[in-house]
Amino acid sequence: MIRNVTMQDIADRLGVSKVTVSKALTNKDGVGEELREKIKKLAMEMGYRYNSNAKSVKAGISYNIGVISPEKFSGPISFYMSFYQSISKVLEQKNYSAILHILTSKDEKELQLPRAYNECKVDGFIVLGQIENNYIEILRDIDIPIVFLDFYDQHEDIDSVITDNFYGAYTITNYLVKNGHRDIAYVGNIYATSSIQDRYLGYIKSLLEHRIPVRDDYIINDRNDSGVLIDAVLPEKMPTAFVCNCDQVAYKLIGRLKAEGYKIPDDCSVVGFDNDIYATLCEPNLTTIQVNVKEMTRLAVEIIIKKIKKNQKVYGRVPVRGEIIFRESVKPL
Amino acid sequence: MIRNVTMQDIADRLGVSKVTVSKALTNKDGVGEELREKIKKLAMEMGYRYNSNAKSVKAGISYNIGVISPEKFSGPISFYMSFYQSISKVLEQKNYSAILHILTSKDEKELQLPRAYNECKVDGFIVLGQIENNYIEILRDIDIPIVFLDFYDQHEDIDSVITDNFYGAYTITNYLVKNGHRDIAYVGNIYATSSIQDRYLGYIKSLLEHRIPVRDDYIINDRNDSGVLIDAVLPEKMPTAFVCNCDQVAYKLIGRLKAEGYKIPDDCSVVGFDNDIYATLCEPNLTTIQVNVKEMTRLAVEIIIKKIKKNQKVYGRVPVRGEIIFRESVKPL
DNA sequence: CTGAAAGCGCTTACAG
DNA sequence: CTGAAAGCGCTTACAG
Repeated sequence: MIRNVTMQDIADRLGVSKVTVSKALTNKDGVGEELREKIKKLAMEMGYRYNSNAKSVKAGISYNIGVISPEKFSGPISFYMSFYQSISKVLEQKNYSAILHILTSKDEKELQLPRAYNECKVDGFIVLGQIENNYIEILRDIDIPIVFLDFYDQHEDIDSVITDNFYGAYTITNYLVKNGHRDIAYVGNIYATSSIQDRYLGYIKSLLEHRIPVRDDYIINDRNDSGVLIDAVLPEKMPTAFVCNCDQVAYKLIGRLKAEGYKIPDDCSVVGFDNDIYATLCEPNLTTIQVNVKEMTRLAVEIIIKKIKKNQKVYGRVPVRGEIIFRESVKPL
Repeated sequence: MIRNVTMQDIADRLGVSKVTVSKALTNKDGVGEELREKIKKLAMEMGYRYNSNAKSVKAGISYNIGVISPEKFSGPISFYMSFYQSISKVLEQKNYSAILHILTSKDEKELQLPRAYNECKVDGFIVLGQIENNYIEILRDIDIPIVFLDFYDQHEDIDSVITDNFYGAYTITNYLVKNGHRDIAYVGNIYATSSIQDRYLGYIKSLLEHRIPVRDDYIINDRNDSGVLIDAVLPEKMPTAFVCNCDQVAYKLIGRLKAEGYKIPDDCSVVGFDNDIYATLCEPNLTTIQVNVKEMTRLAVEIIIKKIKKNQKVYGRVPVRGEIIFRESVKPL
């Protein structure tokens, strides 16, 4: 491979200094317009490529952001990959690049920091998906900016961008009430994750606001404590609507209800959360809450870049509201 | 943020030169064992992080690989994201990092090269998913190594790692024949993509080998030329088995067959390809071909790194065989 | 085994 | 508007 052309090469050909070339190519003051154009034109012709590594050495900034995502959330249908893609696009617009670091369970246990950190390859980290507490601790001790995406933890000083689970479940339950439902069950293990818990609380708030009594037998478990989905135990007195903590569980529930002879939504309405592939695989298609991936990543990127630029403000937990996607799984009573 | 500690800082504290520190930390010859250990220990204590940017400037190597994936293949359930994750993991082991570049349709049309290239941020590109011919042309003209992953094109001089579609369809059709099937249809628009076409040819080879006549009405179209799935036209005389070009189409077909009163696999056997989410969403679960993502990415990475190290050999098309995943959608006759 | 010198490609003051 | 000098943090010869 031939040596790349450098600013010096351009300078030599034009009989000017590399300082002038640098100014011209990076659009800084201190070059005549005419000369600038001449330099840019020649750079093109010579196939010049800017060496961002050289800049990084001087500036101490790599213009890369690391995205740490725990291995356990990876896989071909990983919800988080759409986040990552979105991050990559948004960073691109800001002239940053995204380096994905899949955190293996081993490294997570052994508190091994990403190589990208040890080699100064990134200026900050976006952590995509819940990681273990000990790992959070070592990330906090590190001297580069961090933002959590789609989860948070009790430390007030760590910034995070999250889905407004509470509000989402609240609005979709309100929607059911508005459609005449009063016997509404919630499907989800309310101790399993903070998402499920927060969604549950949004559901409860809606019931409270509408003076609908909360029934214990309407809180239906969907998974064991290891997160493995289990068959739901349906209540004796069937509700007219189910608020499921996610689309996959709604999908599963509908299969079950159909098998028992219920027509959806004629006999029971069902709503989900996430608007993922299960929402449209379902027959009927699910009314659900769409997580606003675009807005969430936009915010996460904005925050991390501000922090890199030494804006040491604490943003805390930033909730992003999703929106209801109306489909065919709800029947007005 | 405080200035990072450098090799010079360590050298000063120990009263040695930074050259010695460099040798010690990068495990090169030319330092006494004792001194080396002392240096390493102090580096740890001082929280030293190696600055790979500085090395990159000297070496002219970034230790980053760009992964170009066309926007049209992105999305939350993108098959390609599992490839990307795997690439990221494999590169990690080789001390490289992966930078994802989602190629927008606009940039693809306008032949805009990735910024990572223009800024010397990557040493090579893995192209993940079919891109337009004109774009292939400009990538060829570039002076950095390129490998195509999961597709190929007519240029013999471009290396690519692909699924052995032909062989996969051949083996799964053989499996049907071995189970007593002779009336076997193929479902797929054989002009739509080279994958569908190659899988079709594997199916044909199996029929030929077993002296089973090829029937025109057993080639069933599944999509229009824009790739939008359409309802299949079932042949007058129903086959006993269907080889579908992908799991999604198998999933769709099974829904259709069930709706018409057929029992699967009792009345008809159905097989798919890909082993993606549709394979297990299906009732019954699909017998299908699993693409060997791990092996494919391992090879792609191996090839690109060899090429970066100036090993200018041409590898050409490297096919990787998948394996049959046996499930419940096939009945022996 | 150890290190002074020069260099990678760029940028940042500063002087003219 | 233009550029000589010094520097970013490392490595590569080479000399001792």
